Amino acid sequence: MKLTTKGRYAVTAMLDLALHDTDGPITLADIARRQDISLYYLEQLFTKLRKHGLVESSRGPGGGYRLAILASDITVARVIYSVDESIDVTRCGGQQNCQGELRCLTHDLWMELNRHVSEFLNKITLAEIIQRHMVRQVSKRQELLVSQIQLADINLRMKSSAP
Amino acid sequence: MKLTTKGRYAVTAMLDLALHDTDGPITLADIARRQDISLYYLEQLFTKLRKHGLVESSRGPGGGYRLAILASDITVARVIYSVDESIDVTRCGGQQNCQGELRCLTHDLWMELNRHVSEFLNKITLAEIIQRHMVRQVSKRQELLVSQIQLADINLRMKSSAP
DNA sequence: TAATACTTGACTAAATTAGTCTGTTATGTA
DNA sequence: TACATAACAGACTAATTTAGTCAAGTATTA
Ligand code: FES
Ligand code: FES
Repeated sequence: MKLTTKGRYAVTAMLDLALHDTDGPITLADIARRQDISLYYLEQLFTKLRKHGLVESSRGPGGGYRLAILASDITVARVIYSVDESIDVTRCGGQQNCQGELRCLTHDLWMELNRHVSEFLNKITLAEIIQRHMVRQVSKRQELLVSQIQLADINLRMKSSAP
Repeated sequence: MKLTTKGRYAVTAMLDLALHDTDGPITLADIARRQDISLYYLEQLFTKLRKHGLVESSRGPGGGYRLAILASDITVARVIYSVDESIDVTRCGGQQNCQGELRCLTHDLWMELNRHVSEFLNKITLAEIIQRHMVRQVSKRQELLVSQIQLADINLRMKSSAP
């Protein structure tokens, strides 16, 4: 399985979006702040997520992204797949051609592992994660943190613009 | 999970060794031929496998590697771990410090996936793979192929050394 | 002694990944 | 209309990782 930062960021960002979906369109800048991901990098990811129909966008002031479908219909596997990551662990990508044109000794083993992983990632949705895990607590903390930073930021500006 | 060629080669090579273990010490050159892996690369891997007690070596002519423990005691996870690959899919490596010093939104999700993968890889042993899968057929084919190549090789030498 | 085969550790090239940057287009608000 | 906002597009770079190579050794057997 090729689970890299890209795929993990995508899932993280989608979870953030799902958590704040009721607040109207969410800007990437917000997600970047809360989840500590580069804005530029998020832009790349969301282009792909949009093209795969997971989110929809609106431009201009007040714009941002929203989920295009229900959080309960978005599986983690789908998110990862949308940003071009594969959850395949075989070397051959299912082609059975590791060795010349033939399958290697371990092909069946990795295929079986594939089944296990896929079963898990295809089943679990954003909605479930939000319910099941301690995500809410983490999210709460992030919001607090961000507003503290914003406050500190304002203080800083007031100081620097003072005398 | 960081499952790269290194880990896959290690498992492939160990399976090859397990399959031929009754034939006395097996040279890396043999494994390299059969599994189409660079000899130099195998040397790196087997140094690690030896240090982790999975294989034992004997030098000199007639030397080679043998399994140090029963094939039924060698899990795939252990092989992968021995060559420094981790089967951890979290970004933090279990440290819960993705975000500053705190856990990110997805930590629990990846931990749960870890459990699934580990459960599978810690349970399955080389002995089981050999029994369960079609490995025997593949192995048979490889032996045939190698002996054909060796025959071709001999023919070639006879021709070139002839007139 | 000569050939074999493991041992050690440094080195390199290629590929991938993560991240950055420049500029453009659309849209709401003053 | 002007302006600020925020998505959109795509090229570019730096850093890291991976895969693979190599040279020089040591131990063992025939
Ligand atoms: S993993 Fe599919 S042939 Fe090797
Ligand atoms: S994956 Fe563990 S804190 Fe992010």
